[in-house]
Amino acid sequence: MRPLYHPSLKEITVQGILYALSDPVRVRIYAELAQADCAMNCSAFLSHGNLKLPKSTLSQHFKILREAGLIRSERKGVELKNSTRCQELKKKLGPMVVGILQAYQNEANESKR
Amino acid sequence: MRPLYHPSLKEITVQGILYALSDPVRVRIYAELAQADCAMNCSAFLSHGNLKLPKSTLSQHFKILREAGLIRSERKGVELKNSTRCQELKKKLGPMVVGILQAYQNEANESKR
DNA sequence: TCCAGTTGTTCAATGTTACTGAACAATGGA
DNA sequence: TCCATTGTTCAGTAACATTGAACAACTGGA
Repeated sequence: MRPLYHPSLKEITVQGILYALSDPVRVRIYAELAQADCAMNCSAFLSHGNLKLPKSTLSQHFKILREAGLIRSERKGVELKNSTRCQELKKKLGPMVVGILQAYQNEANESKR
Repeated sequence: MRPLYHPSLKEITVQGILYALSDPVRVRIYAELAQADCAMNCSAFLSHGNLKLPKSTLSQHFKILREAGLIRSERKGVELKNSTRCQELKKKLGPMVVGILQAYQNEANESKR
């Protein structure tokens, strides 16, 4: 199996991040990872909420998030533990990513009321 | 000719904004509009920088930016005057859009050095 | 050690979306 | 009125995303 590619900070681009977050499924995954207090498997999203996607699709989405530099994935046995690279990105990109997350969460809260 | 549709603040979504900015051409247009001190025509981007796109393509990109709520377009005679809705968006979405613009401009400056 | 179960990836076929040239609409000035 | 200019629409094509099926990698138990 191919090794997991993670771009270095220098290789991460604003454009790449925006593209990765342009898909509803991916922002949602990213937002959940950002809120979680520990790393999460890909399969945690398999039958999660109203998200019902085949695992091949999920695998692609995780790959795109990873290769954009948004998340870090580590193999632990047969599973993949995913977590955000929020701290690193803050250094490189400033408040952009946090701003997106806040706006996204805020919108989700608004719609609940 | 169909009237220009501009979403109200309530209709604007984080997802819509992210999608609109996920294309390199569109972020670039948006960033230039944000820096400009007056409204700009669509055709200002026709043979601008290393951007060489047919006008039908540009027209689509402006439509997507407009219908996501990022820009406002007003017909002035035969031309379209485009400007950002940055102030409005700040109220609704907080620092997200400004954060994106800053990261984008910052990256452009870094690469010049 | 072998097997079954679990997790994630790859691939190719199909479905969806974007790009573009050509024709068109709308406006203004000569 | 006629022409030049600006932007839009449309339909054909190209590029990209989704997905089921087959596969790979690892684990634990018999």
